[in-house]
Amino acid sequence: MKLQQLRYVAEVARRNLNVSDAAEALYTSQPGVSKQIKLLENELGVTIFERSGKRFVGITEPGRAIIEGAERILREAENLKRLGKEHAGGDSGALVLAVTHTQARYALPPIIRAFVERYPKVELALRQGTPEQIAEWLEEGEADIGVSTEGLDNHSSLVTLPVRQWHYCVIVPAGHAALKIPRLSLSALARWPLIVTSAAERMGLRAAFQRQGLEPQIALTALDADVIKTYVGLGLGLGIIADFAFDPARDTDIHCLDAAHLFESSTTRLGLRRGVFLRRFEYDFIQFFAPHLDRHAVERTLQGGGGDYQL
Amino acid sequence: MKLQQLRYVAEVARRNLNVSDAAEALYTSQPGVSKQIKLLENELGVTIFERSGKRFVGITEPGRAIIEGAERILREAENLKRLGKEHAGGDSGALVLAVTHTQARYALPPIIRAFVERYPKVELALRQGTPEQIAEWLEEGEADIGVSTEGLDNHSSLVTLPVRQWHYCVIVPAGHAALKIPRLSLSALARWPLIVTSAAERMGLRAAFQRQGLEPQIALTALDADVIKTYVGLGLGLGIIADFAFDPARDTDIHCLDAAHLFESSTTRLGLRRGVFLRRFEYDFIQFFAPHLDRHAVERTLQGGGGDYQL
DNA sequence: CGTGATTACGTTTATCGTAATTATA
DNA sequence: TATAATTACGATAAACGTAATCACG
Repeated sequence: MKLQQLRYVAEVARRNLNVSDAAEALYTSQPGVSKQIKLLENELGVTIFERSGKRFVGITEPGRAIIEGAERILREAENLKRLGKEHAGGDSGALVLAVTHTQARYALPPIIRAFVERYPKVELALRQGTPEQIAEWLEEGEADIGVSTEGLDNHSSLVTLPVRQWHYCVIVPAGHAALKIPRLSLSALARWPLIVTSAAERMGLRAAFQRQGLEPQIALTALDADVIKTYVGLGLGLGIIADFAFDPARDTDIHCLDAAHLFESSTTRLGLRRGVFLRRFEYDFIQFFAPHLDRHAVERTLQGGGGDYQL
Repeated sequence: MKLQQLRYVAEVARRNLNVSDAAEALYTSQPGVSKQIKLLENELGVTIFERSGKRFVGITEPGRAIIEGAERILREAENLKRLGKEHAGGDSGALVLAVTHTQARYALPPIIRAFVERYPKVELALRQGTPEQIAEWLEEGEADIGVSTEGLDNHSSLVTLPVRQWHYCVIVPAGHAALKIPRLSLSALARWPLIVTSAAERMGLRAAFQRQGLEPQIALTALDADVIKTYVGLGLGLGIIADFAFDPARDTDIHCLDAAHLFESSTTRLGLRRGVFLRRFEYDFIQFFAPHLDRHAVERTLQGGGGDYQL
């Protein structure tokens, strides 16, 4: 049994049983992959892939278990390599962050500024995507640390760590009637067209209205807070965004009203691949972002069976 | 990185940093091991072993982590091989049981009779040893399943499963005065010389006396129940053995008195290496032994983080 | 017939073992 | 000086890539 063979098997399984694709992805020849897989099957005495003639059409039941094991082994091997880099490379290396728009635009800049100052030799890459994409990138090892408010919890191969709680707030154009209301209520909000993110809808914003028998007028569903602010500025309606996405210094044409009493609070979370080895600068990045997440807290969660760390 | 290299590193670490010994154990040459380790260190960019000139004198801090990872990988690889055999070999294979004397002599015979009838092609090996040896054999992969009443719990790499509870009983030669006592007490027992196992002493037998301010007269400390029964038959004293070690059909010269009310009950436990892949016949063996331990219960414990299954 | 896996075969690379060398206790 | 790791080197074997072949849709 060779690590190479396990790599081949795992890659073929990942590429929908297409040996040619797998070979290309692994920068090697198709016959090589084919042969090594056969050798492994021979050694283990088990056919891993169901074949119809010469074509791969499925995974046998023992094959499934073998692929799982192979992936565990490969992850561990990956960890060893990282471990090497950690001790050899010192303060240089690469860090790929997978984050949502709002995090990248509002929450992360000060963190990243501090990080690049501390670790100038680390190549920092920011990958922006939906929570689903972020989870996928983490699972595939294409990103090291994910940041998102939702969508990371339903993946058993990931662990999540709470960074901080935040609330929604309502942004209002200057001179709008809503500014005269002393304490905002849902029924008042329902009177005006609203501009929200699709994420906010998923997070139960619409449900909050409906619990009081109200139906909000959603004028526009945007993907990010910047778009929302733009349209609020144009007078299309009231915006609902995360409180930390309002910048009093820059957003002078609009006002921000507290809405903590109207909607449930949300928690920004970090996502990591379970059991992964983290380099020192990764632990430090996490602690820059969430000071309560020291190395020990993160390690405990990474190793821990199921339960995620609670805020 | 090659599996072979990881094997070499792990073996050298296990053999007190002696490359020559490791090479011999791996049936290969010393220079080969030496070279592969150096290659791995080169690839990872980390020195794993501290050297004084040409001699290995210690393990570096990153080396420790690498060896740990290597061992995890090797265990997983071992699992894949077993997985292959399971599906290829069908009902044949090998099963190494590591057990204490009392288990081998009294608890296991009916189980093993049933097992060999069901799996005649499985090569069954019985290794008898102390609880400490059993734990060690399991950890090293030299035995598949361990059975013991004590000594398996303090090993983090093992999981244990409860098989059944049992009590101590007192065996008495025919015509002995103790037979006339209606209900045995510790103070009565303290009047006669006792013959016990060293295991029973560890399990708190002596402590039970001392809690009542009594000091038992230990005439003889034996290693197994057969020896105890022999000397009880010779009239050297009363014996204290596990209840299931008394065989009314065979042990006609001695009597057995219930002592469940005098000493704490004990629990026979199975020991397994954490996370190991078990073959079908191993699951079946376990269930022959402890019907409540079906495949699911065992799997849950094997994967489970820390907690052992409770009876 | 085109896509895609296997077989055949020559090249290259890496592994292994013996022997010689060097360093330590 | 004995023990133990490294270096050198030749023999062996494994992996790789190209080209040809074969099977399925």
